Formats: sequence, structure tokens, C-alpha cells
Amino acid sequence: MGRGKIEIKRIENPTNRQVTYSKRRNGILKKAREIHVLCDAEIALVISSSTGKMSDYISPSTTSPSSSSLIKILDKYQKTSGKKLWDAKHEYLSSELDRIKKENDSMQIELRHLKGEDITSLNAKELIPIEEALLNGLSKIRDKKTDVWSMMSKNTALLEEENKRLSYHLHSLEIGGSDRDMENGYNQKGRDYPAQMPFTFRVQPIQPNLQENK
Amino acid sequence: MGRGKIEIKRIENPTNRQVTYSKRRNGILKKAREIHVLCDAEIALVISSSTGKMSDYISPSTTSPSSSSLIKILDKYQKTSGKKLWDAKHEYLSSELDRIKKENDSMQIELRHLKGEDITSLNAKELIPIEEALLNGLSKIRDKKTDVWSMMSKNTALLEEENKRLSYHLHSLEIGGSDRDMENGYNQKGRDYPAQMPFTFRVQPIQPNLQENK
DNA sequence: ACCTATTAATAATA
DNA sequence: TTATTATTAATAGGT
Repeated sequence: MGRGKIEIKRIENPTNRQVTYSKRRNGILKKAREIHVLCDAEIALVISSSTGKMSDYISPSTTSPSSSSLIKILDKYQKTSGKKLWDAKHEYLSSELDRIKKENDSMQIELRHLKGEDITSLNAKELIPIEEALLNGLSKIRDKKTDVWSMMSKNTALLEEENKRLSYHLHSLEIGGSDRDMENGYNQKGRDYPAQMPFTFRVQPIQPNLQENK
Repeated sequence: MGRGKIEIKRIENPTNRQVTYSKRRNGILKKAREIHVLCDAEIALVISSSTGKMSDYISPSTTSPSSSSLIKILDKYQKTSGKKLWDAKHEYLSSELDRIKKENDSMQIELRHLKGEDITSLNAKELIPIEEALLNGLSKIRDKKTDVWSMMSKNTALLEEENKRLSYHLHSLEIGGSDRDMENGYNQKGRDYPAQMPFTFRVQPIQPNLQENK
């Protein structure tokens, strides 16, 4: 496609070769961009001239832009073509990644099954252990709930007792004190646990792990 | 350069896009070969279509053929362009590994909780959703079990009916046949479904997904 | 770089 | 995918 047809063989004249390289490199880079845009293909193109100057076109990846698209393309290339590109160090990481991904998948499936998802294709034999696991889990959770409930009850009882003691104590002090204390509203009838009770009067929970419901 | 000019933007018609991809891919691969031959440039070109099919052109290296020319080109690319590939790849893998490990851990915790494990430190607020998930899963699993059971019942009924029909048919033949048939034990009292019944007599399950329990 | 005659690529179509 | 072909796009050779 020029003033004359040329054979596809090494151009011996260095000047010519350089000029042709420059023109064709631009052409191929343009084509690369175009095929990426037109056909949403992923493309990685690296050229170096005979003098060692590098040019490239790497199509931007549609996903997370943080990591190099070239790496992603080469990764995919490696998987698809089976050609090894990365060294042993990477291979270890890759294999770890694969292993953990598989573990992940199987856990995901198990989780889904326990939640009753993706169970359309399960047969009777497969449903039984899931049901058993659920029943087992449920029984344990309920035991724990019972424990928690009883601990909370105990704690509540203790707190109530302590509060009564403190109220009584306060009351005793107020009897012998000035009017000032009455103005604060402490010891009003039916208000044993006013929200405004100073923090220092509050009893620490017996069970530190027993957090209050928020 | 075709029957009409086209804009360089994504081709929306999938068929057209595929056709164009195929043609342009061939074109660009040809250009890659040509620039390598004409200008002895080194070139590495990897394309994947939107459907994930890979194509490549990697110019053969002039030196030792043992190690991949692609790796050589990429090595040079790293050096010349200053872009780190192997290191970046390493970082990418490490971060991926971390990310997936975290995902794994949280799934593991969720799974354990559903199984009633590691729940010692949970409080009431945390136990409720677990119980709810279990009850919800249980109800779904039981619904499915009911479905499966009813399908199995239907299938069994159909099989029994078919077996009766076959037995009857066989019986009719035996009445008019030789003693030989009796020796095979078919039609013995109380043995309507002998395990040895020839395979061809067996009825295909109505529900292909209903696998037999093994 | 630019110019342009010519070849090459390819868009539309079957 | 392949084939055809009217058109556009790329580029060889020259300035």
C-alpha cells in the first residue's frame, strides 16, 4: 500500500528500515487501540525497534484500575495458553491463591446450603447432613442463648439489689442532709434508676463480656 | 476502509463486533509479523476477544531459543520502560492473597457460628441473627426435602406400576413358553422386583435429577 | 515531516 | 467462518 508493492523480507537499507519501522509501528499501535475500542478486546502490544527503543499499547482493563492491565492480560494469557511466564516465587503465591480460592468456593457453597440457597439440585442424600448440621447448630445456639439469658438474669438481679442498697444509703444521707439534695430529684418515688444517675454510682457488670443490648 | 467509513467506537451489534474482531485480529497479527520481518523489530502481541479467546504473535528471538521470547521481550520492556512487571505481579498476588484470606476468615467464622462453634463469647444481640439464619435455612431445607420426598414417592409409584405391568406381561409369555423361563426365577411369588432383572426391563426415572441413594 | 500514488485492509453483505 | 467487492486506510517512495 504505497507507491509500489514490497516484499515482506528484511529491508536492507537502514534508513528505509527505520522509516518503515516508525510508520508501521504507528500503524500497528493505532490498530491496537482501534480493535480494543471497536470490539472491546483486551490487547497487550510491546515492540522494540532494532535499535532497542520500546513502544507499547496496553488496553486499559475494565476492572480495578489499581493493578497493571498488562499483568492481567499476561495472567489470562498464561492460563489460556499454558505458557509459563512467572518465576517460581510467583508460582508459590499463585498456587496458594488457587488453593485458597478453592477453599473459599467450597465454604461459600456450604454456607449457601446452610442458608437454604442453591439447593435446587440437591438430592435426599445430600439434604440430610445439611438438616442435621442446622439442627445441631440450632441446639448449640439455643443452649448458649439460655446461658446468656440466665447470666443476664443473675446480673440484673445483682444490679437491682445493689441499686436498692445504694438508694437506701442515699436516702439515709438525705434524711440528715440539706434541702439541696432534694432539688436534684434523687429518691423520687418510682424512679429508682434515673437515667441521670452519676456514672460513678453505676455498678460494673459481673460478666465483662455481657454487653448491653444497644 | 470498507464499504463505508466507521467511527472508532464500540460496535454494539454483537455479530458485527465478532466479525470485525476476527478480521482486524488477523490484520493486526499480520502487521506484527510484517514489522518483525521488515524491520527486525521484536514484538509481543497478545489479544483476547471479549469472549476470552486468546491470540498472540510473539516474534521469535534471534538468540537462544530455549527460554520464551515473550519473557525476553517483557524483561527488556521492564528494563527499558521502567515499569515493573515481576515485582508488581508479586505485589498484586500478595494483596490478592490477603484479600481472599480475609474473606476466607470471615466465612469461616460465619460457618462456625452457624454450626454452633466458637460461640462462647457471643452476646444475646449476636446470637439472635444466627438463630434466625438457622431457622430460615432449616425451613428451606425442609421444604426441599418435602419436594424431593414427594417426587420420589411419585417415581416409586410409577416404577411399581410399570413393574407390575412387565411382570404380568412376562407371566403371560411364560404361560405359553417352555420350562426354561421358569428356571430364571422370574415371576416367583413375592419377588416382583428381582435384583437380577435385566437392565432393559428397568424403567428410566421420570425425574433425571432424582439420583438414587448410593 | 509532508505528499500522494498505490497497495492493503476491511465494512457491508451474502 | 469464508468469499466478494466497493471503499476507506495505510504506507512506499519521493521531497
